[in-house]
Amino acid sequence: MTETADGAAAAPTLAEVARLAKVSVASASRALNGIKTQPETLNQVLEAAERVGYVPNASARSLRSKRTGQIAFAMPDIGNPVYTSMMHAIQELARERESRLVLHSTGADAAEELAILRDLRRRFVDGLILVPINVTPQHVEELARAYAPVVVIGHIPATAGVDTVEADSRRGAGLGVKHLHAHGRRHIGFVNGPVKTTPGHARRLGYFDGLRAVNLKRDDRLVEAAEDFTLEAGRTATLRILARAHPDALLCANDLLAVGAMAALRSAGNEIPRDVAVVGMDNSDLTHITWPTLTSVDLGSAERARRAVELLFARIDDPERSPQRVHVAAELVVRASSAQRKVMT
Amino acid sequence: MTETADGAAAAPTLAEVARLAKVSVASASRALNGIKTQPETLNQVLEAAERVGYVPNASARSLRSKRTGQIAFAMPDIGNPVYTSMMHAIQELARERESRLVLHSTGADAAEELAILRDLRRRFVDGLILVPINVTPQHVEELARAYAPVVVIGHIPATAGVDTVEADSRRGAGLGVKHLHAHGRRHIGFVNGPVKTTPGHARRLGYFDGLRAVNLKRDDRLVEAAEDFTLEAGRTATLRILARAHPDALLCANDLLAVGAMAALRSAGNEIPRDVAVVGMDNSDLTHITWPTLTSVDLGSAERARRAVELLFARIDDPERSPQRVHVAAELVVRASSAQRKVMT
DNA sequence: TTGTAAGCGTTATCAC
DNA sequence: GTGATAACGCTTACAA
Repeated sequence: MTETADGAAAAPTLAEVARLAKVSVASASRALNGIKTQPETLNQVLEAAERVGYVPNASARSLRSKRTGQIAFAMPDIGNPVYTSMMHAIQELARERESRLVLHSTGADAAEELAILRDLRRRFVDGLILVPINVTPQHVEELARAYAPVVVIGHIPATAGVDTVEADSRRGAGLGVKHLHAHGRRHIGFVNGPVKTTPGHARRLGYFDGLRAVNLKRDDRLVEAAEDFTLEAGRTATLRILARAHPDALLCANDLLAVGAMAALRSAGNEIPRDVAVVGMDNSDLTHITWPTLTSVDLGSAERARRAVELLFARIDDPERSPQRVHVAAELVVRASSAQRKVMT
Repeated sequence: MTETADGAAAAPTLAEVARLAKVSVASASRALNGIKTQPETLNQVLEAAERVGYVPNASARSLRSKRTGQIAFAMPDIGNPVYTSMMHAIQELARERESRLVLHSTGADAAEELAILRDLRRRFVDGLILVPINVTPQHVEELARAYAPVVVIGHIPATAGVDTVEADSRRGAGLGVKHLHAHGRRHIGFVNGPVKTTPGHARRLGYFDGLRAVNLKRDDRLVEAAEDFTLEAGRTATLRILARAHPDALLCANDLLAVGAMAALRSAGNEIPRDVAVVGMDNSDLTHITWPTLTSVDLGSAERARRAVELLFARIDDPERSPQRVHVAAELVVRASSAQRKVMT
């Protein structure tokens, strides 16, 4: 093993391995890639590779094979634990497939998302998992002509022609309302995120679905849209509701909003869940961290991420397969923040 | 722009651009890379590139130029918000430098960390920022011979010969103890992480420093090491303390442990901070999410990450510079979980 | 099975 | 300044 001045080993090439094993580079390549080789030469190659500590050069390999061994994950906000859990799931499956994970945080900026789609032409990844926050016609267009396979986590028109994994967040929001009603709440408010976003839109519909299902009248004073899906936005949106109405329960469009809502409720002198029950959405790790622990609608974030990875690799392996739309069910996870108020008989 | 069957545009190469601009590939390359070119040919090239939507192939470029435009970040646990905030900071600075971020979660596994160091020989990144959880002699050895520049966030022997960014967590832990003492607490317990880890070791020393500084006697019944730096481990470790002692305050070696401690304290009937005050470390986003909000020692996680990126790029630009050791100061951020108990006069 | 050789798409080194 | 041309390190036809 040759040494450079600073003690770092110089990277041996396949040619060196071949020379040491007294075979051609082609044979060396085949041997190392598990292509049928005479046991004897196989051993020689393996041994030589071992001796010099051979490791294939990623750039050279991908230039030739047109596979980078990398996939990308682009999501709106690293600070939101939902995306962290998706990232976690993706990273694990990617590792199993010997793929590296390239991370992009888009800051919920549509232009940024489009830039990433266009950047695929650099061919630095084999595919992309994208979580768009709101979808423009341009998205659809760029997706349709995307250079590498893309899987979208979220709702997107079928004309985009890409695989998608969707949560049933509309039904999920309905579950939250029904749960609160069943536990004796009759003035159920809704702290939404921006209505223009895909999840904001769907969850709003689900909230109204839920009200209808339990025969509660819609009261717009109980509904507020936060500026984004963050804690602070949830806090101020909740304060706006409290300034004009008296909810005995709040459904929040995600867990971060719910945490903000809890802070606002308490600062207004409410005890949770005695005075106001709170239900979040996403069932993220935050649910264990709040006090009381947070009831939340599980939208299967890790599951969606896993399905997305599977779809992505399937499409990488077979670009011709027809686009799939996978749905992941929503499920309510009850914790302390929505405890029973009075017994229903 | 030629179209393939499925509507995706075929990636145009530099040769095509050159042909359209009626210049050589060499000139085209120079023009696009901002190397001195006659204005006329420059325009022709730029125009041709624009017309076909030329984008350079990342693999080809890195194979030739030996720069990948990627850096890697390897940390123990995606689930810990400290690392999320580091990731966030790194991603932003990397983007400014037009570098992509490759993510590795090591699961606090030393073997995994070593594997990543060796993997650098694949040359898929220009450098690595590593957060090791505990450092073996093998780490030092592998770091010394690492193929690409590595910056370590954490403490590591100088013989490793790499740039490091260190938090002053020993002093930070001391700050926590002094704060609690100043607010009237006299039975200050310590929920540590594993003592074998670098942070676990340093924070333990800092805790004892703090006790000495305020003339409190060391009481080992008040000290417990959790199995790892997680919420659940913090909860059970705290329960062990409560089974044998009556602390009126707990310093916790990170925020996740503190959240676990709060849960344990409450399940044992304690009110926070009235009965027991709690101080965490890291000053992560969790501090805003707990109730009451969590006093925490800020160890400058984002700042450390930024410094690490700067060091990394500086070394990539000049591999010969001598290794730097950067220190980031600790600072206490007081919130509700450690409110004044009695007035000291 | 194995070796020869042709690229993959760039950038860098030359002469001109 | 520009144009041939030689790498970069690897995979993969194609021949042998």
